[in-house]
Amino acid sequence: MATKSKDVGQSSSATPETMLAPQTQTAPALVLRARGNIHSSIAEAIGKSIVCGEYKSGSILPNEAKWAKDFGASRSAVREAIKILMAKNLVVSRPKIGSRVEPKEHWSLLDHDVLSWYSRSPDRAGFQKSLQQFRYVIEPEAAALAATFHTDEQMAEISKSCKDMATAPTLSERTQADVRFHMAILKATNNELLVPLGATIASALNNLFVFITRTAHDLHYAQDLHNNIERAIRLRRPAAARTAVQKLLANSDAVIKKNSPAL
Amino acid sequence: MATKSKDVGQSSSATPETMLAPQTQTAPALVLRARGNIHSSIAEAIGKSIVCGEYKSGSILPNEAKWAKDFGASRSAVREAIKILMAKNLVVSRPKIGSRVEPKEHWSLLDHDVLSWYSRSPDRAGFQKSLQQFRYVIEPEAAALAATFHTDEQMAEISKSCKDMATAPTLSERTQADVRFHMAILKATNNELLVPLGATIASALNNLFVFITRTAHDLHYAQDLHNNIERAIRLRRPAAARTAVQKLLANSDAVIKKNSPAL
DNA sequence: TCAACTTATTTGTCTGACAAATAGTATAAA
DNA sequence: TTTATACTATTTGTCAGACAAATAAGTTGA
Repeated sequence: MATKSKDVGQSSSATPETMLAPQTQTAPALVLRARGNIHSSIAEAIGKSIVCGEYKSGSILPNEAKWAKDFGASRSAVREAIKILMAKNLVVSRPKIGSRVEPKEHWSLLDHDVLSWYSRSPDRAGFQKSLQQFRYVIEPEAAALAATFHTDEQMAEISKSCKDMATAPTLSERTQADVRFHMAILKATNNELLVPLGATIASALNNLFVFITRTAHDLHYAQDLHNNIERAIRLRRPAAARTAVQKLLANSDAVIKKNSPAL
Repeated sequence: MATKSKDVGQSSSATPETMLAPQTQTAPALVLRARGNIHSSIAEAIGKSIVCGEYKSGSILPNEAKWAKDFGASRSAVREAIKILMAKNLVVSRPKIGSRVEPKEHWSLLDHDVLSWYSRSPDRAGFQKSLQQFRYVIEPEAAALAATFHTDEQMAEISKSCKDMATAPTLSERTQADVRFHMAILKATNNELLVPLGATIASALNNLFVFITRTAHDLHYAQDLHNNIERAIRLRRPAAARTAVQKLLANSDAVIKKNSPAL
């Protein structure tokens, strides 16, 4: 009884690579990312195709049975996937109707998954613009709050990530420290509603870094701007912190414009 | 064959009110809100108990079979409910471990459902404070953006809801117009990432109105403040719009403090 | 013309089974 | 005694098939 391995009935599932024999007639039409659970993969696949505009708002998705056939999965797996999409307000389901794509303004765009799917959307440029504008709304005021409310521990994290930026040996490490810096400021606001926006800001930054190649001079100047923010927060000067962040953002804009004038 | 009504096997489900006969031994320990689907109700029940701190971050929830027994539902229903909670980053599930409650900073607090559950949490006061602070971050800058980018149609909606506030016959209708006014401003930013924050702001406002009883004098002054915002946006004066919103928020703070000095 | 009924389709729910992952325990080896 | 290995038990993950409930659309009757 070492290995039970009944191995019957369960259809032997996918074995994604070695799909040599087309079995009966159920050759999966859509292939899933092997990583993770099946329902997660299905949710990602459907979610991406929705936010990328493959299914228009208000239109009806294929029914669960169709998805199940296409993915070579069970209806249960598809249903759990769709429940995930419902939770993120991408679709609503009703009996006899099916699952309808919600209007874009209902989507939980600030959700980490939705945002990452959306960032692969056709209109990357517009998305990037919205993200940068979003930073202008959030970050200056967040820095001001951080200057007022930060704890010693939170300040230490801000200072450390700022110093890590300056001393990072590789560009990749510098980038990571940069993200940590901005997240640390958000956390230092001690406002539980602002912290979740960190995921959005982080996404914005990561998208940014893809676009940008900086010169040594750029990097040095950007570091100065970061140092100014760190100092203003440390000295508990909200107005100065706000202004310093605005300067950094303006610099980001300038660098973006220089690197991709199309925007 | 008019009505099939096999009526066997399916356990005849809940019949929530008239649960007279304890059947066999499966008397549901937890009663669900009758409204809506079973999985939604379960998600709400579990979600609420998580955000209200009944299950601490990092702890393991009862397993699916236990929930199913407690709710008198099937494991499928429980699983779909938990998928919803996973999508909102309240829990993560792994085989053999179970579903673990995520740390609070992972929660999608800006999600409409999570926010509404959370607003019933024990620390209402702190939550209210965070919300009001959040408005200080978002709304002034949003108004400035709206002043710059609004379309005629969007401006019409802002003006209409502002006028509706002034002429509303009942307090309830005034409140609704008030919410519409702030949502309209967010929409008029034409920033797709700011619009989802509307749900959060709306929740803040609704929580606010519960706390507050206004005098006629208060209402009149508040109306003036709203009119100022409307005018600044209409005349495309971003700085004036920003300042006008800040004044309104300061007034909100004052009224809150007057009505419940405990805060 | 319009209302009531019927039908077909789709999601919602239940049941029961097996697969996969893995923490904890027991066992064997060094 | 300590460490590595194998086993076991538990829990989520997935599958299959059935029936319930809701309802859009078509059909019939007044």
